[in-house]
Amino acid sequence: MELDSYDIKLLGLLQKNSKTPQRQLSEAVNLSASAVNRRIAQYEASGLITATVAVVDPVKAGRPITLAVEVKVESERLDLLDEIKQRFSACSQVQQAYYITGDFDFLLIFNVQDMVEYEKLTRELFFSSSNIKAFRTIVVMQTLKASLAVPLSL
Amino acid sequence: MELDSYDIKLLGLLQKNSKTPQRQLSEAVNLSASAVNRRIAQYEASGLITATVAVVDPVKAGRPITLAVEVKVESERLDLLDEIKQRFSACSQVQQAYYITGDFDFLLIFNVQDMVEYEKLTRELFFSSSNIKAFRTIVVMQTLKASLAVPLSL
DNA sequence: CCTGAAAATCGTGAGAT
DNA sequence: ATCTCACGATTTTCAGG
Repeated sequence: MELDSYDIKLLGLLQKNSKTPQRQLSEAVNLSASAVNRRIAQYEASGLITATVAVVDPVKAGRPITLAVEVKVESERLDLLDEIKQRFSACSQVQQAYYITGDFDFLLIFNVQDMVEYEKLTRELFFSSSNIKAFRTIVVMQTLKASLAVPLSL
Repeated sequence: MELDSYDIKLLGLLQKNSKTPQRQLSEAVNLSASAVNRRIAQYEASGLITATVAVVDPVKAGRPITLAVEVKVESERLDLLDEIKQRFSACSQVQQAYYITGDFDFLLIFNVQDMVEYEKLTRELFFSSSNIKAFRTIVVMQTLKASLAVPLSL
């Protein structure tokens, strides 16, 4: 999967605004509209572009609280780890879940309406499992930047 | 900005796949295509939907390394904080930047090609500023989930 | 692989309920 | 607020280079 300079420009534009008309994209990169169309179709077919989604403002949607949570497990037995990964991934309030190195084993990013909702979640996700040794909640005071954009160049 | 059950369903669908034709959305929520069109236009005009973007697979794009970094500042003077916030936000390798409570002041999520790139970034972002007291790098071994979807219900 | 034009699909706005 | 219908724009396909 080699990316040429057209791909890099197109993916950059699509990561900013995927609603840009292909005709306009074609002007921006000096290609025909159908060439742009073919390339985009291929990004999607190959899984390079995994999805195209609307980004919703959490505050305007009435869910203003973001939390980062570090989680430490008791046992690293593979089957137990998999069960926990599954649980974290399946939780809709978990926006991001990372399996990490260091003192803790997981880093989770939550979006919730209020701390009451978070308190309920901690019970479901952490206390109901005997395999969670500890977790540390970090309150986000301000989100400076939130994107999934992969920086591409050259 | 009150969301009714149509809004919640539509936003849920759009956060999963914004390329879904409005005609198909209209069938899913039992509304006409033009009603769907009008609602979507309003989400965008009001800023509820801030953008619609293509999500790129970092691994397939040749940038497989994700890092979480906790940063502690020396001084919390407002002008110095603002300068740092600006710097973090402007960095294209920083996917997410949170100003947080706790021992550290910032939590950053990086995407890089390799550790060489990250090492360069630490110099530019952390060592070149006299106001960074410490930072701790957490290597992500596995990304279980990565989205910006805001969970909506009721 | 590209271009350019034709064909199919989609988004959009007007008018009516 | 909503729907239907018609128009214009966009996406998609296909022939030819």
